[in-house]
Amino acid sequence: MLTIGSLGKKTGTKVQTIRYYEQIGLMPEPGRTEGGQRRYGDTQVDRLSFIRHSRQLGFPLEAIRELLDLSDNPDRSCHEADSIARRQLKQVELRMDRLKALRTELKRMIHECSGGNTADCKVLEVLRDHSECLTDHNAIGA
Amino acid sequence: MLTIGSLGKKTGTKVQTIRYYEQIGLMPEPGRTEGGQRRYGDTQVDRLSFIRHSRQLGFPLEAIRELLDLSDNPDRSCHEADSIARRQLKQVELRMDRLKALRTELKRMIHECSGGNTADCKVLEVLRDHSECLTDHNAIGA
DNA sequence: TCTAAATGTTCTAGCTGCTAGAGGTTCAAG
DNA sequence: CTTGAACCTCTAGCAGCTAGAACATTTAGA
Repeated sequence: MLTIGSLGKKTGTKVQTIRYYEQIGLMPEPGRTEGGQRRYGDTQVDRLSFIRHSRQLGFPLEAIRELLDLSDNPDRSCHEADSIARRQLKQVELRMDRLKALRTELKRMIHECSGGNTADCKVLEVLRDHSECLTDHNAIGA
Repeated sequence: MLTIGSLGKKTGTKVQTIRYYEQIGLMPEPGRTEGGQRRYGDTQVDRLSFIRHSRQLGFPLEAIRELLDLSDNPDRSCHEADSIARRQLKQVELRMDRLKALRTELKRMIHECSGGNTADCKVLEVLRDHSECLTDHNAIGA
C-alpha cells in the first residue's frame, strides 16, 4: 500500500492534485490508516495514471470522467470513447489553426519593427490598428 | 460620449469585461454622469481596442499593461515592445509544438481503434498505457 | 409629464485545474 | 522516546473573465 506521496511520485502528480481529484470524485476515496492517512493500492495507481496520461493529451477533466466510466464498463461500445477522442482532436486542430495565425502576425510585426522609439514602433502600431493585420487571428478562448 | 454598452459593442467587448479591466487598472476610471453611469470618449475607445487586439494575439494582461505603458511614452525605446512581442511569439511556438505532438498521438489512437467494445478499445488502451505512445506529448501547462 | 423598457450600477460567486499556505497530526527511523 | 518528514483539513489564490441578484438611471413613446 502506498502513501499519497509515493503515489504522487509514481504517477508524476502533486499530492494536492491527487486530493483535488478525490474531492471532485475523479479518484475514489481510498482506505485510511488508523491515524487517518490515505493508503493506495494498484487499482488506484492505474486509475491515476490513466487520468494523468489523459491530461497530458489535453483531455478536460469532464471528458476524462466519461472515459474512466467507459473503461470501467468493458462491455459497452467503443464508439463513445472514439467520439470523445475525435472531439479532442478537433479541439487541438482548432487551437493549432488559431496559433498558426497568431504566429504569422507576430512574426510580421516583429520583422517590420525597425527599432527606433515607441512613437513609430511597428509592434505598437499593429496593436493599435487591427486593420493592419493580414490574418484572422483570435486567441481569445483558445 | 459613449455608454459602457456602446463602447462594448464598438470594441467587441462584454460590459462586464470592461468593468473588470477598470477594476484591475488596465482601463482608467472614466467620467460619470450625475446618476453615476460611466461615459467614455475616443481615447478610451482606442485604449480598449488596443487591449482587445492584444488579447486576440494572445498577450497576457500583464504584458498588455507593459505595452500600454510603452505606448503612453512615445519617447521610450521600441526595444521593450519588441522583446515582449518576441516572448509572446516564443510562447505561441512552444504551444504549437505541444499541440502538434498531441495531434499525432490522438490521430494514431483514433485510427487504430477498430470499434468493438471498450474491453479492447485502442483509445482506452493507449490512455491506460503511456508506453504505447510514440511522441513526447504534454499538454499540461500548455 | 408619466411610464415602461432598456440599460446602467455594485457586489458576490463561479468557471478550469490546479497550487500554496496555515496550523496541526501521524508515522517511521534511530 | 524523540525527532523530522510526511501527512491531515481548510481556506484562499492564480488567469481572465462570466453570470446573477437586487437595485438605479436613462431614454423614448404616449
